[in-house]
Amino acid sequence: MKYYISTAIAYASGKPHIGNTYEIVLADAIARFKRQKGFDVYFQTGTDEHGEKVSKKAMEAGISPQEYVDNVSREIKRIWDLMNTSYDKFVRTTDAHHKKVVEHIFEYLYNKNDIYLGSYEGLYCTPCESFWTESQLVDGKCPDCHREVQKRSEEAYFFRLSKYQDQLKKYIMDHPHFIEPVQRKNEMINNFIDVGLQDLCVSRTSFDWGVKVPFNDKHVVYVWIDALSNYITNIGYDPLGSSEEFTKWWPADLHLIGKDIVRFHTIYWPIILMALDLPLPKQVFGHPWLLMGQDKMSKSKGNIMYADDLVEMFGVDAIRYYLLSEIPFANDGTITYELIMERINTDLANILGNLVHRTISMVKKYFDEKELNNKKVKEEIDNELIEAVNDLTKKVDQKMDNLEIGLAIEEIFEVLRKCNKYIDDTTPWILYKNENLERLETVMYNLLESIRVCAVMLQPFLPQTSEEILRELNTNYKEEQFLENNIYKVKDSKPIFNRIDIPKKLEEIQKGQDKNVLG
RNA sequence: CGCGGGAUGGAGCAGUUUGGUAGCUCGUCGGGCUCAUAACCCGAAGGUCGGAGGUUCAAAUCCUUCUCCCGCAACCA
Repeated sequence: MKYYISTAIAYASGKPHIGNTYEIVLADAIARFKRQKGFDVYFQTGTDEHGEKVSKKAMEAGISPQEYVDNVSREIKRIWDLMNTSYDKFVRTTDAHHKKVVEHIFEYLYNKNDIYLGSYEGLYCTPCESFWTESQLVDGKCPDCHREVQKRSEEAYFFRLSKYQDQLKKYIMDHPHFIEPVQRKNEMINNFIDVGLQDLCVSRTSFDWGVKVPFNDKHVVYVWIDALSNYITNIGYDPLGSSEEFTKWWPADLHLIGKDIVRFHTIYWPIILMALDLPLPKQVFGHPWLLMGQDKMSKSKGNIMYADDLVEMFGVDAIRYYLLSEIPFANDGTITYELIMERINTDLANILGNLVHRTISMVKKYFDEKELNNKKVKEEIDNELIEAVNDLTKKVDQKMDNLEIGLAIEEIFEVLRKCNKYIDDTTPWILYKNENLERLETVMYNLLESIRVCAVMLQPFLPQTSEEILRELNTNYKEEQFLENNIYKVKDSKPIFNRIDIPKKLEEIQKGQDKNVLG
């Protein structure tokens, strides 16, 4: 079974903040999970590098657009790698092959008469060199410089969205899970499809950083066809003849995107695919946003967090954990330094890290280097733990099927909590004092084996931590069930996550930020 | 009346579809334990579920209305 998952390609106009980075981590967790389940996974991400904003930024920086996007793309890739994400391919819209296929697609749609030459009419602000829509105006004036705008028209190519409108609506209605979460679907149908789609402007003459329209080099292909088609150009699609690879992977199983670009992925993109006679992706999930306290992160508000800073402060898996576990499925989530540290302390240091450490320490202390077997001196209380461990796969699978990653992780931590309770209930130190060694060995075995299963289950979410725990347990078994006949010979244990002194750390962060502002 | 989502103990959230003693995690307070990272386990306090009105034997949950917050409102990636 194949599984094709993609993130949106990140716009290469600047460094992505933690909110942008959230998406690649989500996708990575899903991709790793699917691989663990035995799927043949293809996970694609990358950068969208054309457009006016990029060429302006490059000009400001005094370098060529290509140089500019090379730098930004490298930086984005560095951050994706820092987050330990397991993408199979990092694509760029400036790749020669991508550009060539975009030309083919544009020409194919033009020859099919789905694209035609018309004129774009809009409200233009001459000093700002930009078009605005009626609704973007502030008091009828340019929202940037507050000057008068003029009606102006510009030659442009248009794509006949309206032609496919009914076909698209039918598809969306017939496939209830095509657009998730469901609120997003309602927005699209009520706001766009039912009011009637306008034809889409798919070329520009006002800038030239992009793919040239092959039969009219006054025009560059505008973002829609250029960026969205990355999902097929990079797996071997070509209207003039696709590769075998393409038929293997397409249609995508999941496009994971931000909720702000749902429209592009559930209206424009499906219609482009219909025009190309290609099947539609199975699902488009518009994930929520991370809010910094109550506010949207933005440069102008100065409330941006960057993934690389956070990883340096807290470690990759701590940040992955926060993003994956704490952000709700459908609604926007909150991120603050305090909340991150609270999660690290209570979940990672106390419940997980301390459990592993106290368990292994006891084994070392009570049995030293001896090989540990399951003596099977069972008591009623053991069954509860073992059942919880054995039910875990099923529960996690259920949550993951709905992409409820946070709830899946919660299930694992529920079992880790049970392990902590099991220690209190069985009081190994008393068994040791009473020289009840057979029972003690059984208890310790149950704990080690339960921790092993949890560590295996954590792999998609906290890959590094998972590996570290398995190394401490000194085991290679990857079964997701409680094994009765495993053997343990544990190594030394070091705490995996250290508790953070929150007030102290907050002060440090504050100092660092002040320094940055001054510097 | 543009469309949609949200408002639940100090914080972050679940519960609303299929009305019936308000739940989870954190924090706070008290107790227990000592293997462990002031950790782990148990218990308690704390909410008239944004406001008002209605339906009902019974509403966080259904209806009406109001207030506040957020996303979208089409070419901005």
